Amino acid sequence: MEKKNFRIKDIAHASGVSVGTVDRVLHNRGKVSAVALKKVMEVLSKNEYKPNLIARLLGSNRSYRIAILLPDPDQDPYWGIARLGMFQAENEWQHYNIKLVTFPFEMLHKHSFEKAAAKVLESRPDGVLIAPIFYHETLPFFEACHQKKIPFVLFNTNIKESKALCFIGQDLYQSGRVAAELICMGQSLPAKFGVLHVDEDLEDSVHFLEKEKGFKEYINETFESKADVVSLNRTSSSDFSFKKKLANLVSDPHLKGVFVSSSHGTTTAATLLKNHRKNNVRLVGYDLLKENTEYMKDGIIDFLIHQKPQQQAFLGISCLANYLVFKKEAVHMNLFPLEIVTRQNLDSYVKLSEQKENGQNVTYKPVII
Amino acid sequence: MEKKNFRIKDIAHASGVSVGTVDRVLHNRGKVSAVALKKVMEVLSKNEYKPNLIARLLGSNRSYRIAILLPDPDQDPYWGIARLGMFQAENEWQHYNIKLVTFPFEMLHKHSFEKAAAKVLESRPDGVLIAPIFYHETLPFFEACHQKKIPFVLFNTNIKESKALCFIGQDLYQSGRVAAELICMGQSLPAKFGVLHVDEDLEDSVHFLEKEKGFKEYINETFESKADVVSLNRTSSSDFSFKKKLANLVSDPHLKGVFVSSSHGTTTAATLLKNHRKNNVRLVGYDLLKENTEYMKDGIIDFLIHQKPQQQAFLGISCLANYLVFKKEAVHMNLFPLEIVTRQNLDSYVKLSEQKENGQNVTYKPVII
DNA sequence: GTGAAAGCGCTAACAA
DNA sequence: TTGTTAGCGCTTTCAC
Repeated sequence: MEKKNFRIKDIAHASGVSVGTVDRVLHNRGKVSAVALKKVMEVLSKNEYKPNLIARLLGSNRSYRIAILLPDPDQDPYWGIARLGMFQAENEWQHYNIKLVTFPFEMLHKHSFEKAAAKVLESRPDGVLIAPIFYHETLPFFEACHQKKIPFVLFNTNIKESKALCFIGQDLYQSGRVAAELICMGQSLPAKFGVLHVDEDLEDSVHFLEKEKGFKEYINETFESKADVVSLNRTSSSDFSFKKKLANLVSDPHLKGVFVSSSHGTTTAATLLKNHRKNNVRLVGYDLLKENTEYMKDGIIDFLIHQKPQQQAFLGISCLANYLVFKKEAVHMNLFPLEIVTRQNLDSYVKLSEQKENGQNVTYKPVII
Repeated sequence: MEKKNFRIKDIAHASGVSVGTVDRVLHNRGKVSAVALKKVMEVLSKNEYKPNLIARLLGSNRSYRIAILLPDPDQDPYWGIARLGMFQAENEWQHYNIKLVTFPFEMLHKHSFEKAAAKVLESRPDGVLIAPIFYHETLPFFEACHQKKIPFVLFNTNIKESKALCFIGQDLYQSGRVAAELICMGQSLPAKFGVLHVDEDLEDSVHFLEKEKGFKEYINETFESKADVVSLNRTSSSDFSFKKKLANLVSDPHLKGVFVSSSHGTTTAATLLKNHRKNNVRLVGYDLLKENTEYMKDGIIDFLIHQKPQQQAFLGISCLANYLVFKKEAVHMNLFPLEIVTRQNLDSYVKLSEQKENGQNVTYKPVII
């Protein structure tokens, strides 16, 4: 019953060649005569051979370096959380000799990105995790990676023509629709809604505009274009015209809800709106930043869409690691579900992440949920 | 820089003993003289030793059998989905020599459970995954496991005094509160709500009653006990008194929402209510069964709380496997987040699970999200 | 009690 | 182009 696994040695024996030759065939490392090849292939076609990856790993005693090309985590808590996930992944993969090297760049400066990207190439990594937030500046980097045969995983922003190993993120358009659905539920005309972008570089980032598009389209479908949707964009914390427009929006008696397009923006908006809350004005934003969960408990924020930066980053590293260590191709589009957090399920999310932070749930062999 | 890892061989060398002795110390397999012990301990305290788990695995060429003691998947789709997750886990862990042996029992028959449990013990497994839905009948089984030092993981129903390796499930009380929150959102008095239990053995299962409790308490808090909540319990598909009560409930003009406490019950309820839907009556149920997602798209079901049976089962196996293979203790309470599925985020969930089913996302080394 | 040595299955260097 | 062999780090058996 407990059929012993079919090993390389068995293949060699069955086909009358040596393990060396079998190995060469299995990995087409060349230097195999046609006749030997044929014999081995024949045996291979008759018996199912599953390589023992554990042994493979131990035998080829090599290690891998993954370069991390993401925005500086000090400039935005979102990236800080993502970084947590990466290091967690590094920890999980430590026995497989995976090492991370980080190359942070400044979120709003293309030049800083280009410098970091150049350094990444210079370091000749075995793989790259990258958030390609600057479209034009990223293309030559991808080109270089292809030439050097360095696999890379896209994070957060998808660039389809990049031919990346995979993309990890969410459907942003749909994310906006979810926000709209939550804001509209049980509401009726006349209605006005606001979309807030806080300190984003909208020029360069389709990210936030995609969300807005989904948001608006859902609202128009639901209220047959009879609801008013205004979009406000704060360019800096001293943006005076924004303040005026926001005050204007908040004072509108028909205002039913406000949607903020980023996680840190959600915190800012909640702070600004704290004193203006009216009963039926809903605030929908992103992510379980500490401040956001507190504002939710205080009743300021009604819904948070969870982007799971930590888990996304974890998966990003894992995709690369699986590819490098096990030659395992990843799913090309890895879209995370759009998880909805409310006051009543908030705890079930927060407690979970606390467990993770305590390292209690750190497995030697990580697990997909 | 690339400091080579500190190996058993190094410890042996540094402390002037053989690798055999070091191994005996590390695993206290006894038969070590005080003086040898001291020397090794000294070296160990000065250098951090991280065993190479990969090598360990290859060296000790052993395999593990995990017994699965869950309800027959043919009797309830929930358990069918759970089974999927288990086999997925088995696949992921195949290189670590983990084998699953299933012992299904009938959901409504204690005796069937007892027979299956006896068979499990007889098979002398290395670990057990169990859904202890019959409280009294399970206790002696736990006792036996302790005596035989067989670790077990609780699934779905928690029994605190069992001293299990871990419990995997959700906070049921809070689950009911989430359902109530969703049903109440934007609603106003006068209001009536229904709780439906379909074909459950309420006698034996705190499971469904916990959900109902959370549901009722939230509603009473929200409407200051001025809303009416009725609980209906169908005992069989031919339960006539249930049909009458349900017709009664549905015809009530103040009915604002109905909550169903199980996944298959949600399907049944949706079928029954299909023709009775009124605009502001919300239907909240459980899980992404095919039928449920279709009823959601059709507008019959408004919210589904995702219990993630597949992922829970996957994690259950992984907890055991990690414990057996890596001696890694699990988090004792592994409560899954209470995920809310709506029409707008449904696709982001369904697409994901399709990827998984296609096996595209099957990693050699599974990953926690 | 202890150490030496033979695996585990695969890789990779080297000699033929 | 091939076969042989010495690892990878740990476990486990078996003499001493």
